[in-house]
Amino acid sequence: MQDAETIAAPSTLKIARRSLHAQVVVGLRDLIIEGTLPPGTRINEAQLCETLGVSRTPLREALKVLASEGLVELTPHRGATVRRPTANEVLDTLVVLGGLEALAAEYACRNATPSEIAELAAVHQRMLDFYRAQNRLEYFKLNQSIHSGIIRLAGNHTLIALHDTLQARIKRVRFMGNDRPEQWSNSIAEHEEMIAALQARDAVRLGAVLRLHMENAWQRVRHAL
Amino acid sequence: MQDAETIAAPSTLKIARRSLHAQVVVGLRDLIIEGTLPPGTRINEAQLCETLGVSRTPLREALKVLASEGLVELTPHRGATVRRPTANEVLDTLVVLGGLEALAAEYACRNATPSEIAELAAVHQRMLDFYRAQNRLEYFKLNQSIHSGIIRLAGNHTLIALHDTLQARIKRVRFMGNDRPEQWSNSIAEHEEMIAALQARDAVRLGAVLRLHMENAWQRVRHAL
DNA sequence: GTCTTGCATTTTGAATTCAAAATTCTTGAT
DNA sequence: ATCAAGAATTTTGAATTCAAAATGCAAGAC
Repeated sequence: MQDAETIAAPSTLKIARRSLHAQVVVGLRDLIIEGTLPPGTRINEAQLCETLGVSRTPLREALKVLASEGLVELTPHRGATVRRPTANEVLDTLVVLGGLEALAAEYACRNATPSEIAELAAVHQRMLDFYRAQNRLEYFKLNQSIHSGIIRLAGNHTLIALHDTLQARIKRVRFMGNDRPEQWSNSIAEHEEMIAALQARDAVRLGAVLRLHMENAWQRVRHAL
Repeated sequence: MQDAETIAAPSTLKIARRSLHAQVVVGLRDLIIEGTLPPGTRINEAQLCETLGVSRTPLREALKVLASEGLVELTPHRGATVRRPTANEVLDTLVVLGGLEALAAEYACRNATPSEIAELAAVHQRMLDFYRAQNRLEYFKLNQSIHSGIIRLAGNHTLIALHDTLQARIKRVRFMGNDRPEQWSNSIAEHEEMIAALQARDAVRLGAVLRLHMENAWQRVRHAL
């Protein structure tokens, strides 16, 4: 859906085409996911309108959408706050993410082209570079993009959208929890296994690794909740 | 989330507590899912405001939310229409639903109490009654509620919410496609197997049946697209 | 008769306005 | 000095208003 818009062109023209509320959804979502607006932040409409340069109408529309995505909490007559997922929600979300990725594994192993697989392997190598360089942010980004990549290889748009939404909800928690470099090495080993399984087109093995990876992800982040 | 609100009381009082836009989301969602507003219907804001008795502001907020749920399509400067899922989207959605239910199977077999399982078996029996009575609507409702029930037994709220959203998107298509009674009998056999697997707490078997059931569901509905 | 062009009407998008609820601040009593 | 009650202010919820875009219609050209 958004591919054509986001990939193409200097974006300024494209952005002008979008409705204001859609722009606000995108912008505000980023502010939340990236942590500029950390969990628990109270959202003052007038104030945020000022900084975003829009009136309250499109902002409020955007808040409702983000609430339905689980990024914002709306309390009647009391306004919006940036949602802080409970430990249980994080666990539940990780379980579902694992399930979705295991599902994707089957289709990815069946449908992916050799070049697509090679591409993902290349991303994995770049991730290793950042790991060795102790660049936590870039390491994390590529880590996520490998998971998104496996999902994408399945070629199921519903799956892609769902995965994106869930990943967004707990992206920050995962990043914050992933603070001890010794944790990374376990994660790296699992990623090695993933790529190997994908190259062997072994869906069962890939699925198992992905589910295991999510269980371990829980162990890695739970201390931060 | 909505349990406390929807289950309790004559609702009038509770509804008054909700914000207008939330009411409209619920009401409009039902109109779409139940088919009162069939796919492709152009939504005239002023007109719908009239029938719902609200101003355009809450209605437009609701439309944005329903768009993010995939039930409504928003075209800039051209308004909203009730979304008609493409054949591919229906297939993709069924695949994901199957994956989610198979995931739920594991947890349901592990965590469900005997009485919960018995309850689901009872629903299955009631479904059979409606099958024998050729009551398509009630048969269909109980059929769906068995799937929702398995999801619920997993005790994962994220999973429940996701499943609900996806089920809502294609509920109408599935109902329309399920028009030949001879199709029902296959579906019934699969449901028998599900209940048996659940009673045996055989997660592997239950997962397999659920995935198979979704593949067959696709065969049953594809002709209607 | 059909197609095009321009105007009128309708419809959507977004800002503003108004009302109600919540919060904050002040004042006064103990 | 602390707390409670109530007024003032802020903030949210929803209707209304205004502007811009799209649609429909009519007149005229071919």
